Amino acid sequence: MPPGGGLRGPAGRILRGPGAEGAAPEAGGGGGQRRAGPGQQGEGGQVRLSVLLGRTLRESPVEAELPSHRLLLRAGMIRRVASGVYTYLPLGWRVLNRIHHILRQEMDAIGGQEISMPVVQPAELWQQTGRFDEIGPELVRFKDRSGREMVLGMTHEEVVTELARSEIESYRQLPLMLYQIQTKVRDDPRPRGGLVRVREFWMKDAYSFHRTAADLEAYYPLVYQAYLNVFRRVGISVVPVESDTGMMGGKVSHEFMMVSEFGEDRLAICPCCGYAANLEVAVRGAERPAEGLGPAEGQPAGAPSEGMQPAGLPAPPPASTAAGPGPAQGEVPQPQPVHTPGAQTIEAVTGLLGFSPRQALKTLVYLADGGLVLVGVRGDSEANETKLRKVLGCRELRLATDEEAGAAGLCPGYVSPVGLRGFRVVVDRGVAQARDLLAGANRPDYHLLHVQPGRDFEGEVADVTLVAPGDPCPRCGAGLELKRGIEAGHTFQLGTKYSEALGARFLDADDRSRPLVMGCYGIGSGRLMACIVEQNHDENGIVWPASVAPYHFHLVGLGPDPAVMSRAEEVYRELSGAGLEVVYDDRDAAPGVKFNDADLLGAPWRLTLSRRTLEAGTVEVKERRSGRVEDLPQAGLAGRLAALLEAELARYR
RNA sequence: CGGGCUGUAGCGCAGUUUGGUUAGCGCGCUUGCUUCGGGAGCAAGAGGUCGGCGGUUCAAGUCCGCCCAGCCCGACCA
Repeated sequence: MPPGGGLRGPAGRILRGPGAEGAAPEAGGGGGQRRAGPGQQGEGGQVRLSVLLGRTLRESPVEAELPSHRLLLRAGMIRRVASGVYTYLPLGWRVLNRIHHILRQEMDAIGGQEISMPVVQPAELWQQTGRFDEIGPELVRFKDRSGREMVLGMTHEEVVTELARSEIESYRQLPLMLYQIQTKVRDDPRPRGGLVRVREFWMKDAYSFHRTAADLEAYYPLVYQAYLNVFRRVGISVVPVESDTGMMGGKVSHEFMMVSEFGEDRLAICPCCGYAANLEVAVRGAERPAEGLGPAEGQPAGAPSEGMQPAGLPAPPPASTAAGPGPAQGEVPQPQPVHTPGAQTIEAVTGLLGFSPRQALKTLVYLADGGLVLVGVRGDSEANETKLRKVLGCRELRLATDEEAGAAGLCPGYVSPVGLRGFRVVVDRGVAQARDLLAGANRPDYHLLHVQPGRDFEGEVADVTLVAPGDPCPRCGAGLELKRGIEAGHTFQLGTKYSEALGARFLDADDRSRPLVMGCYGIGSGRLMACIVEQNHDENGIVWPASVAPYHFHLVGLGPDPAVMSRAEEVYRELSGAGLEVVYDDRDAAPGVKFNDADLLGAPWRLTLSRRTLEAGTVEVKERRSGRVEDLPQAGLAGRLAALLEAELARYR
């Protein structure tokens, strides 16, 4: 833009350059370059709604289901470009930058140094760590013009470790914390939920390097706390949970989950002691001995109801079983076949015989990397495939079809490990500890009574059960609750997986070369923006926490009265000149339209100028979150608002 | 990748079952006038390869085939 010149706006309006109004140019807030806003929170700046790109929508597009998705679209903060690919419009981009600003502050506070690594990376690095082959089509691969294999970074362990390999030589350089904020690409099979799950996304990722595992463990809580700080400062509450390490590898890992009915992850949470874990890794506490697999309460196994007992059924379990199991209860009788025609499910067979599902052995037939595996869990439980995958050490895992099981000589619906040879068998801990079970007989229409794990079959014992609501907490024994959550952040103690694979070693004080011990830590900032909206909205729109609001004040001039509008104009310049961030609705629109848009856009305060306030020499100030309204004198307004803002921002520091 | 659903104007939808003039409605958009404290009124307008390709037919938004895209559930996945 030529100095002092003008740029013709969309409505034929002349957009004046810097200096014409306040310190920053219009409509851009300084292009995101200014860092000296109030409270050092962002870029400062101001904008007229009449020129702002990003029309508000009265109706939301059908594809939007989540409140955050709907509101971000309706407010003109984001627009979809392709499935799981979004453009951030000016308001959304400002919010994202606010989030990034907070992330930078918190990362800097724990010694982080910001860098920027490329999205385009040589496949060679990924081949060296093995992830090029391990990871499926989610990793975008392509060849450059000379035929060299490349990938698009879905995360940056390889690149950062390569950097560490070349830059870190001595233990004197440790510990080191590096972080970056940029986009990642994952060709997700199923993007959804607007910004919650996308294929190209903004992320703050950080990597720490240490001399020893103990050093990493000592540093880890700092990051953990920094993460809690971030979530508090952007205005959402999260629960840290123990989690699976997935494709990252490593040992210790925590996810920071925002509880939400729209969450994709399931969590086990103890309401008493605070135990919280992703269902993928959640464990249930030990059963009290009295809770062995005895008869169901109020339904003695020895006395199935008359109507349910098929003709010709062998004698029901003897009284010794019904009396209640336990080590001191004597011998479990030898297995005894029982005719159970058509009863191919736990529900059917236990119903038929009058047992509780808890008394049955559920044997699942899995296909693990092509080989059949029998997995025994309690009849009232589900298998946890994440745990199972780990126990088996396999990559691909799925239930075998009836055809596949049948082809291997198994009898679908009546399978159990009893009397079978040549199959790998995994038995859940809960089953191994049980006694006197009902199990499949491995022939059609028959089950076995009095099956005793350890005596009648054997297998690798491991925890492979999916925790269910009400299961005992592993720490305190109280009943666990199940909730859904959106993963807002994830921290890992990686160890030496990447440094060893890439030869990132340092010379220790004892003159020996050792691999760097690493941690990695991510927060999806775009997803975080969605999370903030999920937890901060009402039926009228977004309610931005002041710490991340695109603008702090939403000024409405109720036209068309020229006196009111020129007063509004005056206030706009005054506040802008004072360095306050204000979006000014200068459009020629009905009051209802302006108010509704103000609610939708979600600035913490709405300022209204009208005939009434004109006569009184005041400005109406409405707090978005509470709806509280107050008239402030126009004289000294900027100072009062600055104080209001400062007090509010203090809550997020 | 499996199951279900949907593609008609920027957004939300009707029309497709039973083929038949020039494809409609609401919101939004443009122009003018009026209105002005919670999504205003009147008038005049602009805007469409009916997702794409092929087929059937005198005639296809409508029937048939193939393909593409999007959403939901599952699988997978930070």
